[in-house]
Amino acid sequence: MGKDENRTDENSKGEATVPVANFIREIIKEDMKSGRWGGKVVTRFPPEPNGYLHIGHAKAICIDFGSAQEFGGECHLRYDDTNPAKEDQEYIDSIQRDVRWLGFDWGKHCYYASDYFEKIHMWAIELIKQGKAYVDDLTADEIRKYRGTLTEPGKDSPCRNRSVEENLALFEKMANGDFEDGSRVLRARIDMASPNINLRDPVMYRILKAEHHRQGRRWKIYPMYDWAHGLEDSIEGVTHSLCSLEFEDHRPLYDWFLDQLSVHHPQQIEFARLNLTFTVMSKRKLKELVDKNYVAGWDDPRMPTLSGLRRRGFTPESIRNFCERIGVAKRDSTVDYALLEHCLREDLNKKAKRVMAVINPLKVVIKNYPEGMVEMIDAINNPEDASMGTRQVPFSGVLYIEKNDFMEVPPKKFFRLSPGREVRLRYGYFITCTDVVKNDAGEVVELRCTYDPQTKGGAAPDGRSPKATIHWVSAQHALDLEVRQYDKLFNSEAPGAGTDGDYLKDLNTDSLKVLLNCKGEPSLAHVTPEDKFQFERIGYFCVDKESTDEKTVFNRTVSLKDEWAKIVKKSGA
RNA sequence: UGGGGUGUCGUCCAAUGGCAAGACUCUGGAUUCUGGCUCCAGCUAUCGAGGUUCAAAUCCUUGCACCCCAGCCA
Repeated sequence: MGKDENRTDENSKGEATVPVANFIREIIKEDMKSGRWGGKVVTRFPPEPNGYLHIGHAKAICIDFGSAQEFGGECHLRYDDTNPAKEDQEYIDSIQRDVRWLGFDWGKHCYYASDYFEKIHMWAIELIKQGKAYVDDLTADEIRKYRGTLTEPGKDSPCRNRSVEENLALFEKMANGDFEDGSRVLRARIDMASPNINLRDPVMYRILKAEHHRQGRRWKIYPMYDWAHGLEDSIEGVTHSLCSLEFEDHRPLYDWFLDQLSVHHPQQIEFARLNLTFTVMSKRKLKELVDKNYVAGWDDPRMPTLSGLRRRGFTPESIRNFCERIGVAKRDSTVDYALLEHCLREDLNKKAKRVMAVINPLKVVIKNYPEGMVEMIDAINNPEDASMGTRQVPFSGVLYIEKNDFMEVPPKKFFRLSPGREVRLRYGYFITCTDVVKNDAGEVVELRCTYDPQTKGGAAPDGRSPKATIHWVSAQHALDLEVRQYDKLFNSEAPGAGTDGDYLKDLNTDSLKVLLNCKGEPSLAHVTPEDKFQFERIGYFCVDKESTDEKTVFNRTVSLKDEWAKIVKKSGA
């Protein structure tokens, strides 16, 4: 497969992409060559089930699962459920659904950190016996004070030199639930003067008499991340423990615990997490958007959550391709949202069935079209993919066209319909606008046109060709649709950057426009949620789960690129 | 003023002492029954200052900027 070749780039459109070089691939490649792990690659994706996965997690998932896949290894899905206070079954389910939807398979390797609690507990006792862990009676507040600061060393706790026997006895009582929540902790005995604060006797266990979603009330103490994570990796035989940059400082601790216990010792490798323009990525902020009803839930189509993107109409392929293209490195960066949109359009262009729908209808009466006549016209389902075939669309003397495809006083470069001008109706006839009907308010409410019967199918015998082709829907056959036009959730490239951190001030109050009177061609009759279409000349749309029998609801996934909009913007503003 | 990281086009990201790639964005053009797609062309980059070398993004010295760390969160 040539996958061990050091190829750079080469992202030819559409086809499978060749991996971009990155430092993690390099490391694994080297390890494979040297036989460091016996030719095996084992990675893991270790989410804490305390929230929904978002596009940032998608990057991690692609790296974790992708690395294993690429080198013929395995990737474990492991719930890092060491804090029952925050975790919930709902999140476990959503995480599985999202990882699977993204296109990854953990096979039989779905694990829970909580399944290792027994083992981890034994190891803690071993560490105590080695004199490398102790029970501390200090309060949380005192521990903080004793820890020192970034520039000053910490102080030893008075409990630091307890005997092994006493520590063992106390720890057993902790585990038995004999002490109150928060009254004692087990700490590693490392170095209170370390310049790395993580090494100043980190807490290994805290007392927490909470109900665990899998363990019930069995445990009264729960291990901390730093203590548990390396052991979880070790138990599973992980070779490359990939995580984000903020854990770089924790690596010495990761290594220390595993070294003390002389167990299998994976290599922790850190990479930069994903930032995207025009969005926020922290769980806290996303939760706030949900809780304060700025959006309609975790799967609101404006959310960067995987469930939100799915509902918005993103394809897993487009997200995977995006994750490959952004690369993997160690520097903080913010990827242009336009790249995500590009990957989306690229994928949808290949796959989405074309269909005609009018989002802001304007009635058109074709005066010389025979009364009551209906013709069926062939239309191509996808010009990018002939195998998707054709369909028939009804044509009649009363149609809807898009309001903005007509201008009474056309500016320069406006090629669409205006009084006296001829345009082509997609797959249909050429029509010429003869009259404009207005209401009392002076608004255009109807157009009278004539058609040229010679131009059926879109070609004229005399070879003339209008500058514009517009889409349409036959009025008597039209389906009523609701269209939800979603836009960016934030106005600012970096929400909160210019508002003293108050990202809510950068919310785009126009991020959702609901259009209730849209018209669609009859082929849109039987659709199911997540079905994706291109509404010709407008954009990509997908069926929302809130569709009813009476009315199908479409979410605008992303608009088509729009040259005309650019021209307007340039001359207008 | 502790420790750990990172600085390459506007934005991502390559280069492993040997001609600074590619993608996205943007600009111009060709084509087109979608102002879509496609195609062609163009734009702009090695944080600064010294040094080593025939040759430096890469090595050395030094400075600067930015990110992370003082949870009984992960």
